[in-house]
Amino acid sequence: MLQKKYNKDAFDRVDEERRNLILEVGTEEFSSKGYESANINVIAKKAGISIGLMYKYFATKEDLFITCLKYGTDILEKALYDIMISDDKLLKKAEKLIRTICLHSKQHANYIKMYNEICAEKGSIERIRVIVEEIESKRSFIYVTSICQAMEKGDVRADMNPKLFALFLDNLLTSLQFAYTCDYYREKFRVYTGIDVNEADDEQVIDQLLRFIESAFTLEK
Amino acid sequence: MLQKKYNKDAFDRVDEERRNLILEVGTEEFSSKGYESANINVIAKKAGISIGLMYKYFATKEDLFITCLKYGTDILEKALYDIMISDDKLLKKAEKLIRTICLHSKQHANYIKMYNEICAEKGSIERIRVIVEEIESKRSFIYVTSICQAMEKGDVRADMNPKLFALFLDNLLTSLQFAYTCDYYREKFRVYTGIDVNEADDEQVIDQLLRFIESAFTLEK
Amino acid sequence: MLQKKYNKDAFDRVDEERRNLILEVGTEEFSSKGYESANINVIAKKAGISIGLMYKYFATKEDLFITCLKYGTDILEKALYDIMISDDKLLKKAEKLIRTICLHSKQHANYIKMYNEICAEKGSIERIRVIVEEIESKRSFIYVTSICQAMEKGDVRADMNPKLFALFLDNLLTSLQFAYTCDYYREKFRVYTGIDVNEADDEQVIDQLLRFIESAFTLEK
Amino acid sequence: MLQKKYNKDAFDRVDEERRNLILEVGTEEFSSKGYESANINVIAKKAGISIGLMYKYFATKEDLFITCLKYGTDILEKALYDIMISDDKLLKKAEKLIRTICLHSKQHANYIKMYNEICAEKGSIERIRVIVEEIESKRSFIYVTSICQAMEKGDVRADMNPKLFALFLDNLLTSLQFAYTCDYYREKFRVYTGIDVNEADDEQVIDQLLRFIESAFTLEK
DNA sequence: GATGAATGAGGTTTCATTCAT
DNA sequence: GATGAATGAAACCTCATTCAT
Repeated sequence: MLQKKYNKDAFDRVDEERRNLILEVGTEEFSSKGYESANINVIAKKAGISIGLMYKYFATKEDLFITCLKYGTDILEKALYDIMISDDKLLKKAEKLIRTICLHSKQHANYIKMYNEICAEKGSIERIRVIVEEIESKRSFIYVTSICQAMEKGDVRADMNPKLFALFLDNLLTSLQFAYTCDYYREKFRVYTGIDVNEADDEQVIDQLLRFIESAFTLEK
Repeated sequence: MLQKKYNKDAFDRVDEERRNLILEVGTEEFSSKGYESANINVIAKKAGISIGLMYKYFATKEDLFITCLKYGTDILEKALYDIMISDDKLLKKAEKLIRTICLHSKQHANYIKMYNEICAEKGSIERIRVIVEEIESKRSFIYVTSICQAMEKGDVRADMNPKLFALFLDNLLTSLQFAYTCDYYREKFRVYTGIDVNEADDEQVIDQLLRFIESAFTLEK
Repeated sequence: MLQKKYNKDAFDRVDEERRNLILEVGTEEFSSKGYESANINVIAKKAGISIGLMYKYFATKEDLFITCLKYGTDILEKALYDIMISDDKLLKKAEKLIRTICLHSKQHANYIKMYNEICAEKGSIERIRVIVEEIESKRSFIYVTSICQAMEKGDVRADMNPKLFALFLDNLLTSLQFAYTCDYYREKFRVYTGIDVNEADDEQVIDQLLRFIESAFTLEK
Repeated sequence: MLQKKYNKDAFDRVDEERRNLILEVGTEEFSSKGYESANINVIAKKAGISIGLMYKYFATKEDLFITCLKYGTDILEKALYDIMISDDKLLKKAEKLIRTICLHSKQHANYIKMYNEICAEKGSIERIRVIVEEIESKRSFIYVTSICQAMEKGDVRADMNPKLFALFLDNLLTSLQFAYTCDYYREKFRVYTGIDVNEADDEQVIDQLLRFIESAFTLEK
């Protein structure tokens, strides 16, 4: 919870417009080229600041990357949070969740791509641990909490481990996000379904995924 | 279907011991460092051959990568195929599938890591399309076929799109593979469940995932 | 006419001393080793700058080469231009031309060698076209214009195609330049004349070439 | 005169078909790529022999190059020789010469390109001296001899140095050869004349060059 | 705070030549 | 005579980071 900061103090003092510009340009570069191939000098130039100033704001390329990643994550996190604290039943929440994710994926494709990038990170385990904590803890918390509440109310099956089911749920949603935004997953979607996800009938995809999840969470006798 | 070759002919003529050594060393390097950071001079040296010879075997770093990736994929593909053509019911197959994947993930962790790496590939769409076709087409085929057969027999729900359900199933299995092998996913597993996947009770994980899938595929009235 | 730039902006901002040094060192390396065998790391080192900075100035080895070439060409071009716009008769101009070229060849031998190098260029036709345009267009223009003026005045024969005669003239002058500077042509000069061009009586060479050209351009009845 | 051999004895024992094939393939590779960029392993493969055998025939890449060059030169040399020993007057010879060169340039473009390549050679002066001797001596001899004979007969001007005039003549002819075959010279021809040499009216070019030469060699009072 | 010139290690790829068979 | 596997030095180019101004 004690979210760390990955930028230097100077970056906090920068006016919002420039701050957002830097993060957006960074996100664009990282998401299109990948972490290793992204060029921090290019990011600085595109953002209209000097490379020297960039290093006044961020200690390393990696810190810039993580800050960009968090910037994008926060937006979705907020939307998910609003859904999960509502009074809806779990399955209603799931539907809203899926719809929100579809929408968000299209609007903020670059953030999803960055998230996809970090999912393949090869670094020190300590560093990864910190990042995962940063990115996943809030989301996992709202999932698990919602499921537990539903269990208590008897809305969903009783024989499940809510943590594992939360993870399975997230895996499905994340994979869907990737299908909407990342090249490999989009092509995989095409291989499985025969159609391009961008030309697919969103409602059908949502409907099917909802049936899948609904049944998985429900156990009728 | 007519799978392309990514190595030069000279590599086919190499004796098996050396061939396997090169692919294993390559897999080790790619899976631990990631594609960009992997160093083919290092791979050549560790495999005990000159860099010049390496380039007699593979035209580019990328070709070496894909050949390593395919080498690992083929092993699992074969195992999955054997399961799916059996006479078992779909849910029995699913169980075997999960168990096989758990086992394979532990035995061939490096190949899973390479697959994870390619899932975040940022390259030309043409190249990605070729790789996805290479890696996913056979697997998707056996999933979809098995599901369709089960539908015809009335073993599973009738209101599903088998292609989408196959994709959802694969997403769950792939995510599990990653949890067993890739740093980010392992840490994510820990954030969600509170335990390290390597110290987790495999049986419980399998059991829970099976319940999730079983219910998703079944629709009792 | 609107001559392209082959260096990056950063090179324009460099102080003149360094700029000239880089071009001179580059010219020396290219003219002595040839384009392919020239080593830009060596050029950078000899010019006292890092290789990284070299690439801040020039995008590629080729751009450095062309910039060096143009640097040398401009000097001679200027001298030729001054001669050709004078009021002298064509044959007087020719004499001045030959003398200037002899002098220039000795003073700027390395640039002639680079020009000789580019004359054997094997590259994409588009690239060659651009370079030829760059190097030859001004020179051809002043030759053709001078010849046409002389024709109008009746100073020279009327039955010639001025463009072709300009080319023939340039071929003779260029060959002479090469004889003064390039190994193959110098040795060829020796094979034909029995003497080394550097030990030859310049006045005799000039005198003979002038007679050759003079007669070629004149048609007495 | 004592022509050196640049191939090993083994190459002399090879049957003619293979010998010619090797030289033709080599010529093609050298003329299209240039000496440095040509790849001797590729030449061997295209000629259908092993690289090992190639080195049984030629000690170095350079020896192969020179052997190819001589192979092509011999053909033209023979044709020129036949012209120059004829009874024709010098100017008639010159016309035949130009026509032969035009024809030869089109039929054996690759050899001209190789000759063009060697004209920009950067090597040890000793080596270049040997090559020049090899290539130029016979040609210069027949030029000079023909001119001297014409002088004795009073067919041409008496105030010329026959050796220098022979060189000037050769320079003009060589430049024409290059215009017909080498990219830089062809583009230069276009810049000077406005037309592509391949679409030019050959007769006009020949006619003009002949007038140029004719006048240069003649001195009417 | 802001600049951007400068660094230089490091990585992929090429290819002439050798030599064991 | 013939093969072709094997070598490894060398070259172009990139880019994260520093630091003097």
